Amino acid sequence: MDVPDWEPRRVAAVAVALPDGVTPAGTRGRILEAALALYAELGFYGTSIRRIADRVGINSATLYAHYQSKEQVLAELVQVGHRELHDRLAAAVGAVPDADGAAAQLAALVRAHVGVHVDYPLLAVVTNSELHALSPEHAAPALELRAACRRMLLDVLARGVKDGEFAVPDLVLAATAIGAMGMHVAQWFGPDQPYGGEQIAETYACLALRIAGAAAR
Amino acid sequence: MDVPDWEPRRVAAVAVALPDGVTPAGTRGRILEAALALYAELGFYGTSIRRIADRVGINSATLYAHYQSKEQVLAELVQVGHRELHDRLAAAVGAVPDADGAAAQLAALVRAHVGVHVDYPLLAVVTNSELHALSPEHAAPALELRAACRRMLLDVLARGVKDGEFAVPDLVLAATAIGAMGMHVAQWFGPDQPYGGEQIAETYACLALRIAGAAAR
DNA sequence: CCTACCGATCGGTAGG
DNA sequence: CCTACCGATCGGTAGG
Repeated sequence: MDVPDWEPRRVAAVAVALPDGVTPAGTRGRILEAALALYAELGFYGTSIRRIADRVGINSATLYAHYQSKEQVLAELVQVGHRELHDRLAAAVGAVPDADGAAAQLAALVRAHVGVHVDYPLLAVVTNSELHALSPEHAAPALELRAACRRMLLDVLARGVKDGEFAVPDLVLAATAIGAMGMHVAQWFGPDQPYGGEQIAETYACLALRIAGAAAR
Repeated sequence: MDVPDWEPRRVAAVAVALPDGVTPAGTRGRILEAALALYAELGFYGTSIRRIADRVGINSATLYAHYQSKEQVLAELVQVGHRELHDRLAAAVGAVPDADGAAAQLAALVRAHVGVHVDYPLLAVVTNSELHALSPEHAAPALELRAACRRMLLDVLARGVKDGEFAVPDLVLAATAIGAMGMHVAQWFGPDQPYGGEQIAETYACLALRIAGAAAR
């Protein structure tokens, strides 16, 4: 792979981080973190196993003592990313009683969605932009989690419409637009811009409520 | 480059198309279109010059009779994509007199933004997702056009706020969210889904007005 | 527009 | 965890 000598910047310069408790111990974990940084920056095809190994400080052949293939390293990252997103969305919407209304649930959902993308921007970029490099078998579990995330958002929107809290021109397009807003944050969030994660989450929750046509502002 | 035998789907199966009048004549144009399809589907690093040449029906060495490098083919696509976006946004906002108000201008801007992404989804994906593979010199002209597009949106939003037509929690975040919505359309728009381009454009214009806090719905 | 070819690098394996 | 190596493929060039 020809690696350019100028540094392409596909993501902001943020710390390499994985969610608590999911980084494997020892070298396997360090390989995963090195791959995370490189896949995010250069893409799966733009990253060689030798470059990953260099970053860890091991020989490239040693990588195969920990992972079956370059693709399996990506598969683990994509799975971790989707799992984290799913669990945090589920926890967010589950923490708001139905009695509080769809607006409160939508706000919680969007705050959590943005939260994942500002807490783990590298992971989010890899999860969203490199999933296509996985074989269908490797991609399938992540696609299921993604569908579940989508359903949570659609369900809250549909409930709000049914209850008269929301009014949207189209349910699916509104959900798609809200999802797009949040995913995009991972591409520019970083220490080189003036917004904090909380502020973005709060603002985007407000914008999502507007998209939903919620009466309250 | 190891090309997978399962077909990764990074974009919907849409026709390969470039804006009117920008496709070079003859083989040079066919190379550009072949590269467009492959860069969109597999990414710049995932695409070999041999695969581009195969699609055109020429020997890979012949590619260099028409372009200086693989990167220069990408540079031309990225430039065309940004140029088309910029010109259509400028035409859209220019066609609405100031007297009609910021809401009318914002709606026109978003309709045009979505329009480009549904008319040329492959070009939009390459333009947005592969720009990082260009050297700074090759990327610079496109980045200028991108900044100009952003300014158009920010200006319309700012004017609406000043005139009391709009009310946003944060100008930059509102513009970023509106931009993200539109860009994302290129990733799923295609013949395999039920929405037409006009319908998406109209709906997204409505959602953008809501984000802007426009009084009218 | 092609044949023939360059050195470099690719993902991955054998064997220890 | 490393040395040594595999065949394949990479972007690009020489020469016609």
